[in-house]
Amino acid sequence: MDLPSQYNPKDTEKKIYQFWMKNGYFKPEKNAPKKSKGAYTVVLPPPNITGSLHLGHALNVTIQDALIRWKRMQGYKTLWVPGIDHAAIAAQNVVEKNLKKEGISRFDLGREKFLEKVWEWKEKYGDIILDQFKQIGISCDWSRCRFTMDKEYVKAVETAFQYYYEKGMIYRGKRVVNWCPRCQTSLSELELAHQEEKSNLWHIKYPLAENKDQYVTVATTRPETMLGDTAVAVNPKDERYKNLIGKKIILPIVGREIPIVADPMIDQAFGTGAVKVTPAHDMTDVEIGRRHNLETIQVINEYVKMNENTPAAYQGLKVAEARLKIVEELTGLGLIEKIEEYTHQVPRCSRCNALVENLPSWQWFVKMDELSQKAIKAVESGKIKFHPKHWENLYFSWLKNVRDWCISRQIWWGHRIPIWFCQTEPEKYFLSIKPPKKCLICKKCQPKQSEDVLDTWFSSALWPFAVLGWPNKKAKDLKTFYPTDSLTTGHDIINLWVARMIFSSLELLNKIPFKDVIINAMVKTKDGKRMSKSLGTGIDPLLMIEKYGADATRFGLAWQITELQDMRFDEANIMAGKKFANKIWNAARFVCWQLPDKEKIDIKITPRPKTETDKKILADFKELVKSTDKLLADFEFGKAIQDLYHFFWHNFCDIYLETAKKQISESQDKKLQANTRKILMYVLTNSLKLLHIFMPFVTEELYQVLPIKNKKKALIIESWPK
RNA sequence: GGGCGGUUAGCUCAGCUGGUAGAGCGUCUCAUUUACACUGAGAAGGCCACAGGUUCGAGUCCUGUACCGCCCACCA
Repeated sequence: MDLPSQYNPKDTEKKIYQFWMKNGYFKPEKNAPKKSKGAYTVVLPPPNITGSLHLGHALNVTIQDALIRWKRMQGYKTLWVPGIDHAAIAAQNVVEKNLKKEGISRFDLGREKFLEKVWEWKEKYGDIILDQFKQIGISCDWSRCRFTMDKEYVKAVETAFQYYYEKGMIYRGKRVVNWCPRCQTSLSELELAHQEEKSNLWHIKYPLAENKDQYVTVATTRPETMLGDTAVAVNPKDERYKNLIGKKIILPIVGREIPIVADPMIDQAFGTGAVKVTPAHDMTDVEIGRRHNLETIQVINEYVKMNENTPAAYQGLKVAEARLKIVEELTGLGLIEKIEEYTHQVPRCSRCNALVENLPSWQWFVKMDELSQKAIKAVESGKIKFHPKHWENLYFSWLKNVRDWCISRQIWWGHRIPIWFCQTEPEKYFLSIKPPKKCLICKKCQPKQSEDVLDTWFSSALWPFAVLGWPNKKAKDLKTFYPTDSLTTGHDIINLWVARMIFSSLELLNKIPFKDVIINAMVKTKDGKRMSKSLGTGIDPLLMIEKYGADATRFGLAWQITELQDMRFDEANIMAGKKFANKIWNAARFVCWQLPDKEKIDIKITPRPKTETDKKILADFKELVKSTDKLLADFEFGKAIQDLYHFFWHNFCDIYLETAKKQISESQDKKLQANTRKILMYVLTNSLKLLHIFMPFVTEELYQVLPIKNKKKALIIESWPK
């Protein structure tokens, strides 16, 4: 046959991908031998509907595809389930931003109309990112593609909610939560991004009730919250304040009498050692308040303005304005002792970067004590392993100190909480998955459903089993493919997502969701900067595919995989991948030329070596198969592809091919000639199998044209060499 | 404040249980148009962040320091 002297990825990739799809090789029903070795399952971490492809995705799916293709060729019944996440807050924000351009807010539209807009957006953009994944060549079973808000998935979410609710693990409570004033919703602590901010530490004198000339000086970064102070706390061991404990203070401006309490949580060394306690607006103060039965006075509302519990002059002021006014007023009263410059971390919304406020609010929570214990045990016992192992530290440290999970969000896009409130007795409520015909409390009123939706991670926590058919216990996929085998993801969502999948599965199915968690490195720029669109430092993998081909892109990424936390992306590796694809192409072209017309060679039979060089290459290849299997089993993808590269380029091309030329053209020995051809074909074709998992397109294309005896229809379903 | 990564050739990175440093890319020299110039052969290039310690011997183990990065945290 006539192959051009250069491999052309563009022509090949589309054609080959369609060929695989058409033949259903990505489906487990069609890709396994009759006697399969069992199932091997992976679920794709579902990208957001707001997302566009970045190099992190490309790296992530390259790993998963290598594993899936390896297992598939080994004779496992492989399933890789793709899908998309509805990404509640993130998606809602994007649509809101678009509306804003037209000068419309979501409140102008109303809930139903707004949701229609989000659905429109989802229909339009939801599949784009998955189409991009296809260009990388990943072998997901697209017929099983799922969305976290499709009908069956909603059922899984409702079932999980009902389960927790009926077991008493979900409760409603007025708690101090992280509140994003921009998104107008509560956030979990994992959805915060702390940012350093230069501010001041104000030292404020609080006069004693019994003698107004005596003061206790408190140090605070948030003077405006003093309007909600209900105590001053000091450390019980603090000699400076010992005799003041139990005495009263008159809160300046407000005039309220508040106690001085002793709490071991107070650090004597910080500030003045005396702390104002605002149980409504500070997470620490909540604890202190609880221990000392302090009143909670909310002074900031959800629009971060001072509310009706503050003096008239403050009501309606924004927090920042109130701060200035308070400091001014205190200065006038001579109550500011000093102002220190102070740099500290302030919480911001990880979605919109707005300053997050702590305020009391009615929310729904999942009790975490039992769940976290289960999740901890599963990893401690080794049933679930992280790779690299050190990431287990991060997992444990979160779970061991975890707070109850706030699962309600005050947004519209998401799974609405299936709780209905009685209108006669508005404090009472009941669970109902379907709209109830009548109120189960008073039997008379038309109950109203909770306005809240669930945290997006509540639904993605169910991902590995929900996509396989849970809660339908008879679901065939669930039986065949669950628990899944490996999960590949980034370290940024170990607790947001991985931990929650683990305890959800343990609680709801009494099974682990996967055995191995592969944490891939964060892809950074060559200078070690974060890749981001807004900074202009992002690199679009599609551009790499356009320039060098999908195989080259995968090669370049896989080449750089190590156990490091970050990886500095170097385009040179992708260029090397392109060269390598071409090298493979030409090696195959050369081998074809050596073969007489119409001769097909059986590659299943290992040829016998006749020369030292023959012996060496066959032994090296055998060793390569063995070590590649070991490396893949240990998830050492970078080393695996580097070894394959080295073998193919140097051992096979530089040495064996050159020797083979002599053994064929310079020798008169017909048997030697024929045997050399066999070895050429044997090593070449079997190398293509090994390389296929990283570079699927070029290897498949060549497999299709090589003269192989008893050839299968495709390399993707060929058997892995032994 | 705590924890976790990292610091090895110009660049991106390997170096497992300790024995005088490796790969890819880049650079230089030569070869060749005979599978591939997206080629072949070869070469140069590193007091392995720093300071101590253990050892016959340390990039590799221990202690500490510095710098870079990430994460967690109730110093208000």
